[in-house]
Order: sequence, then structure tokens, then C-alpha cells
Amino acid sequence: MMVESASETIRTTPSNQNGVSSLSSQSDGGGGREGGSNGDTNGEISPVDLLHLQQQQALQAARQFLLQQASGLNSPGSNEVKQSPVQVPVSMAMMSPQMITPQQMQQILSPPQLQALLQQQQALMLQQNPKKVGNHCANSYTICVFQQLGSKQLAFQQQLIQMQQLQQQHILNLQRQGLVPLQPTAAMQSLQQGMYTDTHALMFTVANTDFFLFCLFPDSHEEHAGSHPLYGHGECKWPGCEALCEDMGQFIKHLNNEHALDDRSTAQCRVQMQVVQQLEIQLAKESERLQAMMTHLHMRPSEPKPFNQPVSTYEAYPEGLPHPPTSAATPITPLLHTHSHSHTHGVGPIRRRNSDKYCTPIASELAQNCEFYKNADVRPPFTYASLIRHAILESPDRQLTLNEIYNWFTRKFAYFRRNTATWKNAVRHNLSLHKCFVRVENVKGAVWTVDEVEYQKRRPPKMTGSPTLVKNMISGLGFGSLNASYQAALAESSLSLLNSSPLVTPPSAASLNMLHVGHDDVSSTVEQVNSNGSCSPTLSPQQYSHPVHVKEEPTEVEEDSRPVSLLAGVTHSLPLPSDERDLEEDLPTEELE
DNA sequence: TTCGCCATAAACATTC
DNA sequence: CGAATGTTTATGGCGA
Repeated sequence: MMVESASETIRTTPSNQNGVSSLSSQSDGGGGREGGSNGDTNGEISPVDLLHLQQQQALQAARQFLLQQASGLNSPGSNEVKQSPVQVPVSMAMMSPQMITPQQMQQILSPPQLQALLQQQQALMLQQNPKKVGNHCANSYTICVFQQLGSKQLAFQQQLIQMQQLQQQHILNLQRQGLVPLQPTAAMQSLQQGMYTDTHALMFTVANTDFFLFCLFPDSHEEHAGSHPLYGHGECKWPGCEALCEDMGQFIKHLNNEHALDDRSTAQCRVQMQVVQQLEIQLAKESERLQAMMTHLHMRPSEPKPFNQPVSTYEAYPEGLPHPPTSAATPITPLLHTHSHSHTHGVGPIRRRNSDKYCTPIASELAQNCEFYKNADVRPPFTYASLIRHAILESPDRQLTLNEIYNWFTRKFAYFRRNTATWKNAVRHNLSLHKCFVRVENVKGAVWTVDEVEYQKRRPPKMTGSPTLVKNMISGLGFGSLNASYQAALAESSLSLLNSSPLVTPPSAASLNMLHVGHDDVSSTVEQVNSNGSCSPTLSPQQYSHPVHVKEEPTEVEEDSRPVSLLAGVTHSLPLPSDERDLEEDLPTEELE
């Protein structure tokens, strides 16, 4: 669902994350456009003021909720929650309730959400005090609402808090079971559905993402209660009504009598329309924000096509050496884009060698962001040499003609679908210039292969000679700086996020890649670092370089040297493209634990 | 400042 | 012959 649409918005600007600014823009623009129902300030209390008052009360309720949440997290059971596979331990632990300011709450509870609440209450006020509204046009009802805020809002807030408590327990249970949906859009959809049917079941809920969702949950009995969407639980579901009706007939009668077409009903309907509209806007914004977040975190927002699989082939790479993760339980570093080159995205045609220099794992990077580079006109942060080598090694026979290299570039990178003369010239230049690329005459013509020995020679001597230096460098790049549990949680959350698509292999892809693939340009150094620890043995470049000759089939030795993957089993159940035979053949040989 | 790496451009040669 | 392929040189940016 949302995963599919992510790729299309991958280039969109991240949504406005400033809840305050969006507050004013939405409350002003939204209300004003709709015939000025609440957008004027002609001596009355403006909707903005009203909204502020509402927000204060929402903040109060939210603070209380956060207190409850915090106490729950700090309880002995908090560890369990923390270790939940889908728990993202980002914000909850960091956001003590004492730290919550109104400004923060404005971000937690976005303006449309608050405004939806406001409008709900407005509708409630209207319903409970029809005479107050009386013949007022819809534009002026807010003042009446405001006058009634005191007692009604207090009761409303109490109701809210009670539901919070119930919902808190519910959420914790779901978190333990890993059932809380990560996608805010899903919650928002239920929210939107709920708005049509049950506008009173207001609940705070905390998804295990790092932001709160202020949700309206549909009544679970709604669908079965009756045939009318405004009737359920034996009562009228008209906003703010709650009139008891024995049966459908009585309800219909009540509906015709109490909610006939008049100014009041029209105003209420208008309010409801605005609620829906605001929620739709909010849904769009939250979806956009989510995608921006995923894009920022390089969580491979879109994987709808089975075509996305190059990860698998990495298994057969010569550099697919024992390449353990930072810890056995946290093979997910690649999911986070912590490398120094991240800022180069979209910078422009000038790309310097920061990639190679700074240990960019091209394989994992490409694996993570395959779809991104395929669709976004962004220059990949890799050198031509790295890319060429990658393309050649990715091929079944580890040899490509020049034209096939061209095709690989254009297939993998939207960026290389333009300015062909420039980058093709650069490719040819690199092929000729670097000794690591060896031209071999084939039956069909010339093909290019990679001489790993030569390629490794390109590495700066200090990188191979000083493991300590390398280690510091790598840790400085973020490979070892991430909290292990955080990494694991992110991996798991990503898994949950992206598993919604059956054809998708993103988490396993990235993880597998991390496990198996030597980091391009620094594969040797990284592996040496790891060899100092508890992980993989160190192989010299000679050991995993392949002979420079035209091969008809992959060498056995390289495949035998591949590591054991903790996650390799994931791929067993995943569809594999036809050209992934290396992996398919090799998977059975790999053991899980 | 120097040096190495890289991207880019371009001239030129060779092959298809 | 023209395009594709391959080689080489020059230039400039950038970081160490």
C-alpha cells in the first residue's frame, strides 16, 4: 500500500515537520477556504484562539498520558517492551513528560489532529446546545461552543483520559505481541473510518514509531450493530447526539426528527466535512512525512517489483567474504545511512571521492537504495571504478562487455540515463586507466573483468597497514557507533515496515548484504578489522581475487569462502529472479546457525 | 604547497 | 564511412 507509493514521492521534499507553522497554515487555510465557516475574527473569539485553548487541554491530557506511558516504560516490564522486535526505541525513552512543552506537543499532536478534536467538540456543543446555535449561521457557532467549553470539555477530557488508560494497556499488549502497526497511515485510515461512524471513541494511542498518533478508533461493533452508519450500540451516532434508540425504526424516526435538514444539521455536517477533510490532509501529510523519514533513513521505501534483487547476487561476489555485523544480533547497520557521503545525494554532478575514501560499502548501499537510485535522478556516491567493478562482479560470469556495463549503469541509476556521452566516456576512461580492469578477448568480442589484486592495491597503504586506524575510522563513520539494540530495533522495525509487500526483500536484502558482502573499496580493511574481533578470518586479496581470464562459470573456491548468514534463511522463502542463480545455487550450502 | 585520487573533456587510434 | 570501442593526455577540484 504505502510502500508502493513511496517511490513516486521519493523526490518530494520532506513534509513540513514544524507543527506550529503547519498549525496556522492549516487552520487558516482550511477553514477559510471552506466558506469562512470559522476563519473570521469579526469581534468574536477566533478559531485560532479556540484552537489554542483546545490545544492546552489536549496538552494537559497528553502530559498525563505521557506520564502513564513513562511509568509503564519504567516499570519492570519495560525491558520487555524495549526488546520487542518492532519497538523503535527512539522517542519514548527520551521524552520524559516533564520535558514536553506545548511546542513539542504541537508537534506530537499535529494541528489537524487537534483541530479535528476541536471540531468534534464543536459538533458536540452544537448538538447539546442547539438553541444556543439556533439560527446562527455556521460561521458564528464557534462562539457558542467556546462559551460552553468549561464543563463539557472537562467531561470530555475525563473521558479521554479514561480511554487513554485503556488504550495504554491495549497498546502495551500489542507491543508485546508485535501487533502494533508501524504504519501511521494504517492508523490514520482507521481513524478516518472511525470518524464516519463513531466520533466519540477518542483515544490516544502510541504506535511504536517515534511519534504519537492521536487516533479515533472505529467502534468494533459498529459494522454489526445495524445497517445504518449513524446507528450503533442502540444509540444515535450523530455527532454529539447519543440518543438511545431501541431499534432501527426508532432510530430512523429519531434521525428524521432530530437531525432533519436544517441549519443546525447543516452546520454539523459541515463540521464533519471539515473533520474528514482535515484528517485527509493529515493523512497525506503523515504519509509524506513517513516517506521522507524512510527516505532519510534509507529504508528502501518502495519495492513493488520483483526486479529488485541485486542483493542476492552479491552473495557470489569475490568479496563476499566473512563479513560479520557489529554483533551477531544486529546485522542491520546498512539500514541506516550513516556514512559521510549521505549528504551527496542530490548535490549535483560533482561527486568527489568521499565515497571510496570513506569506506562506502557500495554493495550494501546499492542494496539498500536500489530503488532509490533506480528512480531518483541522484548521482550515486561512488566512483566510476567502484561502479564498474560492481557491475562486473554482479554479472554471472564476472565479465561484461562495455555495452553491458553501459546498460548496467542506465538500468541501475536514473542519473546515468542522461548525459550519456559524458559518463560513458568516463567509463571507458576508467576501464582503460585502472589496471584493475582487464580487457579480455572473448569469442564474442572483448569483455572486461576485474583484477581484485590490482583493485585492492588502489587502497591507501595506511588503510591496510593500521588496523587501529581503520577501526577508528570505521567507528567514526558510524559502523560501530550505533547502539546495538537500536540497530536491531531498526532492523526489525524496517522488517515490519517493509514486509507488507510479499515480493519485497528489503530487510533481508540489506542484512544479507551486510553479512556477506565486503564493503566496496574498504572490503579488505573492514574485514581485517573484523578479524581482530570475534568474527571473520582475514583473507588476503589474493585469496578472493579471481583469475583474470574469461570464465565460463564461477570459480568454486570463491563460493566456498562465503560466510554463513544469519538471515540467509529469509531468502529461501522469497522469490528469486532468474538471474540470481548464484545465490540460488549457494543458498542450500549455507547454514543457519 | 604538494601529492594522489577522481571527474571531466577531448584527441586520437582501433575495431566493428 | 560512421559508430562503437579503447587509449591517452590534459585539466581542475578536493582532501590528506
